[in-house]
Amino acid sequence: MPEPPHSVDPVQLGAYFALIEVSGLLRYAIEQQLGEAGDLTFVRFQVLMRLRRTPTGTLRMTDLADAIVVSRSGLTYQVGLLEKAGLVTRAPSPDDDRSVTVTITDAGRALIAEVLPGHEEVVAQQLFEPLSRDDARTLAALLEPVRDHMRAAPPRSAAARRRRNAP
Amino acid sequence: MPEPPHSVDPVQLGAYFALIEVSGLLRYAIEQQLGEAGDLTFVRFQVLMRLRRTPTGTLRMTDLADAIVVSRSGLTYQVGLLEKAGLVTRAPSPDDDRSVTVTITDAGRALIAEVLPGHEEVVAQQLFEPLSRDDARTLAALLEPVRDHMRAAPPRSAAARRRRNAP
DNA sequence: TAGACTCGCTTCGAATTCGAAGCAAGTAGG
DNA sequence: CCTACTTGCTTCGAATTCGAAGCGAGTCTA
Repeated sequence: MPEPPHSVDPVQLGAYFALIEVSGLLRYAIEQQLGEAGDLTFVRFQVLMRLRRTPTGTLRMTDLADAIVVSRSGLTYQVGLLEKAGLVTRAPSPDDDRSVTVTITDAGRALIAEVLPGHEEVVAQQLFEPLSRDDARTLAALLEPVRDHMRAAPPRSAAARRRRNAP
Repeated sequence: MPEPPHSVDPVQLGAYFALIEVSGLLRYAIEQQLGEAGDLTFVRFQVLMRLRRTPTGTLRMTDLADAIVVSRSGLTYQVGLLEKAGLVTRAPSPDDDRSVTVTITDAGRALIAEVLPGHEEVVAQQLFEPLSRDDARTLAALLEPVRDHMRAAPPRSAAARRRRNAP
């Protein structure tokens, strides 16, 4: 029987599968380390990391959800936990009464500082052990444009709503 | 204050973040397509794809769990659903009465054939649109060794148990 | 400024995920 | 053969995830 034409060739398929496997395995290893080191999940860790990167340590809920690629309701849940643990603060935005801003606390920063070395250790060993410095540069140069390309599509959290009342 | 030494340099960090973001965004896009096209999740799709690749269409539960990077109990749940839907079959292994083998059915193959074109479309557009053919080759050449390196560590499903009754 | 829409977030219920514990089968040492 | 350990899978409860629905605030247009 005639094979249907493929829009993905074997080389691409290999890259795609490897990407999925690597990210799955990496995520698993990371999750283990974070759990042992500081009772964190990867999602909560990512929330804190993202906040820590901004000048004020603050981000809106929606931007946070888009950044770490999680549903809005999922983020509400996780930020609730982080707030209860005293690692972040929630406050209404001064600009827009609809928005909620999340801010990392000193305790949050301290926790990150505590787990980060171990985290980097895992990433270095699992992901970068088989890669040279140049390989890492190449990998970044390949994946960053892909990320930007994917981000250019309507952002994740808005996609569902946008599809409903379609254009 | 003195910065602690980092085991991950900025370039590596960029590659790492891009990898996480890309895999998250890609997975989301895939999940959308599979849901619309055939009421499949990515996990169930992966199960069927893995089975389809083997000569007999059969794999043991444990091997399947390791392959798609999911917990054993999670796989039990998903295979249960697939079996109920008639897409796979479960049978005790002839070699080892402890093992359960999972086999893809004709219906399973048919479903994959039905959703695969759309799936490849998504992967082509989301992941490979910004990458040349050579880029794809490079990406595979980078990630496949990483995958093999990660797989060389004790396989995921055995990790917990192995840690309990330590080395 | 009223009406209609959009936007940001939370709440809700359902589905999925994990790890711990349990059970049955296999294996090794004495 | 018996005991102890390992292995493969499932069951269970708890945690996490999502999308749909709801609510209040903002925006645009006639």
